[in-house]
Amino acid sequence: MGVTKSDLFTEAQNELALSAKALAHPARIAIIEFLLKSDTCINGDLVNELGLAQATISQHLRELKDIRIIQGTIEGTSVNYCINPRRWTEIQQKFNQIFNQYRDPTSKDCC
Amino acid sequence: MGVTKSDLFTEAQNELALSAKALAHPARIAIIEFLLKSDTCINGDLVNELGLAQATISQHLRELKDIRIIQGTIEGTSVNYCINPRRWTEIQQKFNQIFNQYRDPTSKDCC
DNA sequence: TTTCCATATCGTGATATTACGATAAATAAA
DNA sequence: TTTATTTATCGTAATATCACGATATGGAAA
Repeated sequence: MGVTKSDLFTEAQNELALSAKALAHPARIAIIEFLLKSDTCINGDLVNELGLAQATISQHLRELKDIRIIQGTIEGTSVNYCINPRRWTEIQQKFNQIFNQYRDPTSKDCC
Repeated sequence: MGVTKSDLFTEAQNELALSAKALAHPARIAIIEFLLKSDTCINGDLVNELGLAQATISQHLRELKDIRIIQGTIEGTSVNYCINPRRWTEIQQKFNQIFNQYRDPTSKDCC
């Protein structure tokens, strides 16, 4: 075992879980935040900004790229990464869907 | 290695990553959604609803309990679980903070 | 061409996660 | 007391994640 039983769950549940997994590491949060305020960046920028090895940053970038949160274009010898705006909005909406099912901020603890 | 270097990141980044990690499994998404529509439930309800073993459900419940998304009260021989409303709102706000840094829905791909 | 530079990928070790059977603990019912 | 019922925890196997050094790739500069 040790493998998630995706077939037991809905498409929406699996997709939200995968989106959450992409955000489930502080380095990837930091990369996204860096991109949100800088528009673009390259691997080397992130190696300086965060204290992780180049190979590790590259691995995190690939995870974000795999789920299409970021995209990159080759610029000479380096790669320019940026947020994929549509995908970012799409993922935000997935999260909002579950968060907005709870709407009463004044409700007390229920159990 | 194999352990996240939390000391490289801000408190907010680490907390958001931990919140995302709690949502990074479809079974836990399913449990939360079940609770959002039913208010409360017991482990046994979830064993019927999802197709996972009782021990597995219990393990997922504990992860959600550890991060305080849910709370439980003993009710005779069973345990009543429910969403922790304040914590749920708090986590929603953590996600909104990063999502709301990107506001232009009409912007085109940047790279 | 040769030498840099930036990035991706490979290989690997350490650790974490997922899943479940078996068992323990604690209350309810017979 | 004995027997169910319900949940938590333990132990464990399979797999995934995290981090990094080493290496490969591909373009730029000398």
